[in-house]
Amino acid sequence: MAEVAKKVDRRIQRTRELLRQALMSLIVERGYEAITIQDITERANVARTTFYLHFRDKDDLLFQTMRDVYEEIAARVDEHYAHLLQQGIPDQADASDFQHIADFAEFYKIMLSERGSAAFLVRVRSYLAEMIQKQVIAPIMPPSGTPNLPPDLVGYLIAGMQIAAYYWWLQRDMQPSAQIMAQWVQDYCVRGVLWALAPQEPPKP
Amino acid sequence: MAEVAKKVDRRIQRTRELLRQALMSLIVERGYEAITIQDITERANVARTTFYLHFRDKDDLLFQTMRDVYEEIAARVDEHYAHLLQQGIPDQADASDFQHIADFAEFYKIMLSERGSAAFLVRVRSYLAEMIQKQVIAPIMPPSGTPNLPPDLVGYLIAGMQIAAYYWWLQRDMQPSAQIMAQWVQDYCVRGVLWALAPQEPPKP
DNA sequence: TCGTTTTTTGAACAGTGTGTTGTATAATTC
DNA sequence: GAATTATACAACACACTGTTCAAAAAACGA
Repeated sequence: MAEVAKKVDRRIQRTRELLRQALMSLIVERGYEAITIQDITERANVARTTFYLHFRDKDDLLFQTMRDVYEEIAARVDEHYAHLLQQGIPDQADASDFQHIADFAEFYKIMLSERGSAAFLVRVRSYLAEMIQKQVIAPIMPPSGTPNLPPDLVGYLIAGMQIAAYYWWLQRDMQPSAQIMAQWVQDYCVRGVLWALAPQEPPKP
Repeated sequence: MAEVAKKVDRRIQRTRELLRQALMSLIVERGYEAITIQDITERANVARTTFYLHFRDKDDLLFQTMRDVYEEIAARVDEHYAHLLQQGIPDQADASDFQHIADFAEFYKIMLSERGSAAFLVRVRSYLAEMIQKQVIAPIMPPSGTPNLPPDLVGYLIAGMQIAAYYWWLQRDMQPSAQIMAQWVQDYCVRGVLWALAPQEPPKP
């Protein structure tokens, strides 16, 4: 698998990387919607025609970049959760998501704000919802009985909550620490999610 | 108050209303970002120059329109909550927000999706968070002691959850009913929010 | 290293939307 | 009905898009 992917032309790698970096830096400076393809190619020192040889439009560049980033994150998270599943709900909350937000704080501060992109916001939330459902909800689902709420709805509720928390945190210049934020949000979530996934009580006679 | 506002030229009212309606119908058809000012003025049968006499840009038109809508909603909600505060948390959840979403389902189905507007999403969430904090959280705050979580963070968490719920609901063509959705979300919320707002336990000796 | 393949460049193009300027026309108000 | 005010229409310079093409440059593989 890793051997087949060796055949990417250096120029292609270089061009795409330059465009990615240009996009990132411009997002921080001007906000996503305000950026033009001209801006990006100028900043990257690449002919505008070249852009269209690699990406369909601005969104395409953004989403291809994000896909790479999130594939790497997903791998890490998978591994992280692998040895957490045995102990049920850990007492120490997993702060790797808040840590990731902190690592790209300038980027997310824009992209999760009014100056970001609706498509980005909605996609990240859907992605998060799916991850949460697979890695958090599914493992703690009771083996039988109908839950009070549809599990995929719960995934969306938590994802919406998470993203709101990221926004709130970034607006306050990341106070308090990622660890505390993660603990706060998890504590709040768990007290809802356990009930939500518990089997329905039979109707009163 | 209501008498002073009587002096608005009919032509102005008519033009603005036409532009508002044009925007709304075009959002449903093409998504927000895809719309141009030309599109709007064409649909409204108004000269393009006239648009700039009333609004700065597309966002300005959207937000002025939304402001009017939400002012009306806020008035209704204020009144609704006025006679709910005595009984603490009602056993019947307030579904007026889901009902409002249903009334403008076509509009929100676009505007809360990838084809909507980031500024709209973030503003609506902030607006919701503020409303929730004032009308839901503040009344049930214990009179003394520090809560486990900052109340404004809790407002954002719930607002993010609400909007995620609207999105989930609209994607599923509003199944189940608004009443059930409201009950689900409230039940999920309350089991977190009560803990979040309870006074902190003193540290272990 | 050399010849081949592939990518990048730069110029040019038509097309579309923007935001602003005038002046003329139409509607509304008092 | 006269004065005021909003709208219409045409025109403008400007910016960005998405595409084509031939020439130049870079990377590849043997």
